[in-house]
Amino acid sequence: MPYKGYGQYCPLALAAEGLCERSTLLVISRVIDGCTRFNEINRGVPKISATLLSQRLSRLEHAGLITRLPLENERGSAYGLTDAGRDLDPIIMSFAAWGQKWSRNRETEDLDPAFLAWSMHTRLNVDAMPETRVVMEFAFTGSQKGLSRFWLVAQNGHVGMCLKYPGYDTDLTISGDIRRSVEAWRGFRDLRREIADGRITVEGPEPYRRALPDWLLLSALTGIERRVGDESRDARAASLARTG
Amino acid sequence: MPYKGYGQYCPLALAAEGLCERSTLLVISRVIDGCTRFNEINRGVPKISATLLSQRLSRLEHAGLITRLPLENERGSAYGLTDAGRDLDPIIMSFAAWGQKWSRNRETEDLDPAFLAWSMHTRLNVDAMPETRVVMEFAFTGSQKGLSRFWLVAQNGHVGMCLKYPGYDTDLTISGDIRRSVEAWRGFRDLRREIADGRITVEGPEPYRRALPDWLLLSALTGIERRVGDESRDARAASLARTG
DNA sequence: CAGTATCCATTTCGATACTG
DNA sequence: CAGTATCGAAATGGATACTG
Repeated sequence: MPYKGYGQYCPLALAAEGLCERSTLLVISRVIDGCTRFNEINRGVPKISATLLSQRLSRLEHAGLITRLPLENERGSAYGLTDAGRDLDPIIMSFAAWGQKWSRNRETEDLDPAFLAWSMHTRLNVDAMPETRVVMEFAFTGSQKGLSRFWLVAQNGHVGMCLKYPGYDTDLTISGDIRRSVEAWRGFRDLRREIADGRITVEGPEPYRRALPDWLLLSALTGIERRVGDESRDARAASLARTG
Repeated sequence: MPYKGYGQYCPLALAAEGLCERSTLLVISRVIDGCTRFNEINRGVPKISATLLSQRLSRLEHAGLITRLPLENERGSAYGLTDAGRDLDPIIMSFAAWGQKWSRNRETEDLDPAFLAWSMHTRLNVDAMPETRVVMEFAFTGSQKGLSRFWLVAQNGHVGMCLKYPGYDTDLTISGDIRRSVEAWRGFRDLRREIADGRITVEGPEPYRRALPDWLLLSALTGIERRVGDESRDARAASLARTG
C-alpha cells in the first residue's frame, strides 16, 4: 500500500491523516454547527457528493469523532459529536479564522449563490424578526449560471431555505451582484452602504426594508482582521501597470 | 476541472483547500520548528519523496506561507516563514495536541525507528550535557527491518544524526524494543522505570548512564492528557475474546 | 429521504533517472 | 546537496443507478 497514511506515530501526522482529506473538516464543522441529518450536512458542505459524504461520515464515526443514531420513526440517522469531535471545535474555528485573514479572494466561478443562501439561512437573527412568517427572496446576478433565486422562510424562530418558489407570498425581495453580496456577507463591504447606494436593492414594505440589515447577521468571521499581502501588492502592480 | 478546490468563498474551505493536502501540515511544522534546508525538512517529514516536498514547498511559497531565499555560497535555498505561516504555529500546535490526546496507538509497521531518532535529535537537552563531544548509539529491535542503529553526536550545543557509524568512539549505547521506546518517548511509559527494569538498556560510563534520562527531553507533547476511548474498549473486547 | 454499489475519469504520488 | 522531469501505479471522487 504505497501512499496510504503517513506511517508515523507523530501526533501531528496522526491528526492530519484522519482530518486532512477533502471536505472532512467541512463535514465536522457542519456537525459542530448542529446539523444532524444527512441532507442537512450535505447542503452545508459545498460540492460534496452523497457518495463522498457517506464515506466521510463512516470514517469519522469509526475514528470516534461523530456518533450516528438510527432514527425510530423515520428512515435515516441523526449525527452528533463525541468528545473527541467536540474537542476540534476551537481548532476548526481558528483554522477558519486563519482562512478569513489570509486567503485570497476567489474567482467569480467560486462564488456559489446556493452556498451563500445556505450560509445566510444559518445566520438569520430570528430574535429580531416578527413572530409572523417572513418570506425573503434573494436574486443574485453575475454568477456563472446567470440569475439565481432562493427563498428563506422564517417562522417561529426556525428558518428554511427553498430553491423553488415556496408558495407563500414574498415579503422582501433582495437583489444584487453575487460578488458584492458575498463581500458584504464576509464583512469586506458595508451592507448598509451597498443598500443605500443602490448596489444591493431591497423591495417590500418600509418597516421590513428598514429592519433587514438587522436580520442578516452576516458571516461569523466578519470581525477578523484581513491581511492578504499579495493582493495589495497585486493591486499596486496593476495600478502601476495602468498608470505607467 | 472536476474536483480541484472546493469552489467556495467559505473561509474554512479556503484554509482547508491550501493546507489539507498530504504532508502539507508536516512540512509547515518543520519550517516552524526552524528547519531551513531542503534535506533537513525532508528528513523531518516521514515518508515524503523529494518530488512531493519540492512541489509542496513551491505551492506554500506561492500561497504566501513560506519564503525561499537562494543561498549565496552554496547551492540550494533557505526556507523560512511569512507572517501568514507564522500565524499557523498555534493552530498546528493545537492540531498536534489533539492528535496526542485522541489518536489510537499505531501498529508496529508504523513505528519508524529512523523518525524516532530524528525526533530525538531535535529534543536533546544540550545545556545539561558535557562540553565535550558525546556520541550515543541507539539500537532499536522489533521493527519491520529487524535491528535499526542510529548515532546522535552532540557537541558545542549542536546535535547531528547519523545513519551510519560516524567514526567517533561511542560513549553510550541505548538498546530497546521500538514500541516501548516510542511509548516512552511519547510519555506513555516512564523512561526511568523502563531503564531500571532492564527493558531499555544503557551501556557506558556510570556518570553518562545516570545522566542520560536528563539529556532526553522526550516529545514536547508528553504532558497532554490522553483520552482514547476505543482502545480501552478494544482491550476489553480482546480480553473477553481470550478468556471467553 | 437516506443512503449504497459500481464504474470510470481524474489526480496524486513514488521511483527512477537526471542536472549543476 | 538540492532539486527537476518523466512515467506508471494507486487512490480519489463524481455520476449514475439502485434500494427501502
